[in-house]
Amino acid sequence: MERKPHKVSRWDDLAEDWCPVARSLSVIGDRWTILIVRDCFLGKSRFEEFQTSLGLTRHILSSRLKRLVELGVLEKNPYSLKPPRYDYRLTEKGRDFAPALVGLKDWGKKYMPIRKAHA
Amino acid sequence: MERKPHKVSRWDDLAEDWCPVARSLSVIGDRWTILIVRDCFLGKSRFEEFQTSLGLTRHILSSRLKRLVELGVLEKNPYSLKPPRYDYRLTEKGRDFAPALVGLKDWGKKYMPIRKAHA
DNA sequence: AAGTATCCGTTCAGAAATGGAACCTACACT
DNA sequence: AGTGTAGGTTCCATTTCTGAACGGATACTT
Repeated sequence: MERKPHKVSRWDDLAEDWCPVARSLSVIGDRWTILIVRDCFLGKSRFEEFQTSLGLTRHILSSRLKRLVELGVLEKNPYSLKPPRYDYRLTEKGRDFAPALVGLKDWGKKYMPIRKAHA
Repeated sequence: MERKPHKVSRWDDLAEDWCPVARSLSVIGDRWTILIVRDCFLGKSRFEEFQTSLGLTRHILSSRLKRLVELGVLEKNPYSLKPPRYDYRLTEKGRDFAPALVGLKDWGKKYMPIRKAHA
């Protein structure tokens, strides 16, 4: 009898956390997801664009996009039917993530200056 | 002579990224790190407090705290010498992370309401 | 002084997530 | 038929995380 496996993953638990920061992280708490959302803000919308921009594996990109769509941060629209092609666009929920992104941007700008990557 | 192993990890690469958001993520881009910082804002400062509050393994907590100290987000201060005890407190760099945290909080509050965790 | 508790970690094996690279589908172009 | 492009999926080795136990150092109790 497979009843719920105790703790599937601490990740999902976060979605129910009392703290709204934790709940946010249950959505965008891994390294790639925020960067995908950032790319969306920068106008990117296609699988290949994200893959090229971020250099993550297609596998992971695929699962992250799927998750973002499920959670209502992005929506997947067909922009071509003949060769089935889709793009991913921010929903309102996604666009409203802007302030958080700006917070991260400002902090990075101030405290994480670019070093000339080694000699 | 193994000079740098090609790609240690895509994580570290982020620290050199042109985008400040990515550079921020190279510091606080994993699920636990932001929560540790949040706990600091909530007044927590000791190993046990973080561990109890977050429920992450001591191993990971230990490595995250070490990393946050190295990166200058937290500082480790002895508050007792006899039994060597330390607490972790936000530096200015850490405190300045507040706006980003607020961004995440607001977003979570608005878009990730708590559901009564199933029956 | 022995026993128990507290705090702060470290070590280890198994589980889960990730990275790299190849493969597949569908269509368009030539 | 062959080549190119977009969007994924599959497979396996490597990395990271979890869970649980173990350890050192001191304090509290008896």
